Amino acid sequence: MSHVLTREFFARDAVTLARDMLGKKLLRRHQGQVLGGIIVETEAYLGEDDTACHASRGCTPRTQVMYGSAGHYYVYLIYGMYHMLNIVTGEEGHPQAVLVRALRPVLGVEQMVALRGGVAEKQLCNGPGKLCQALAIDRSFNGLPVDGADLWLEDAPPVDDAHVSAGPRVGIGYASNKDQQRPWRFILHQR
DNA sequence: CACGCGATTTGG
DNA sequence: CAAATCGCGTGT
Repeated sequence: MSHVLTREFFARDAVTLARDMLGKKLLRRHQGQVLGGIIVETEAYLGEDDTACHASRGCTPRTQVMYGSAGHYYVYLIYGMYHMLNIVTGEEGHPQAVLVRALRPVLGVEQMVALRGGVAEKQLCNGPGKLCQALAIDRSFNGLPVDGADLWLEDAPPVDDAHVSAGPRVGIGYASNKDQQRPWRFILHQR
């Protein structure tokens, strides 16, 4: 029987957490149904010194949530049409977050397919914008705690290193060369 | 207050 | 390879 991950779980370094979140379940209650799946891809964004992190420009209305306490969602809109789901990590005042980039669909697949406009299951949650669409996640979740009633995470056994790979983060061409190369993207292969 | 662009996805 | 589409950060 898996239990709900509490806010304290996220009060750690974002890189460690991005690795440890692989294999955990992200679940969403939507219109009386539970949707969600297993987290298979994440990225860590680590504070004001990380030029890829939104907080590298300081505390602004958008990044304010990241400066708060761990275990809260940071959700923002990008390209005018896609939402990105992050979880604030680390100590209060140290802006960090883990971006959830992909899920293996497990629960409420039929409903998620409908929310995604009928795409194939393989394309259902294999991207940060896609999974938000599949789980009906928008900015209304920004700032809410991770142990909420409508969107939460559940624990699962740690995944083995043999099934995990790390590499550079995607879509951050505006960051410094050094930060672009940091291996802070984590992928869980197979089961 | 105007301007430029992005932690993406999709279709051509 | 380029469009879609808008909130936010930056500079005037």
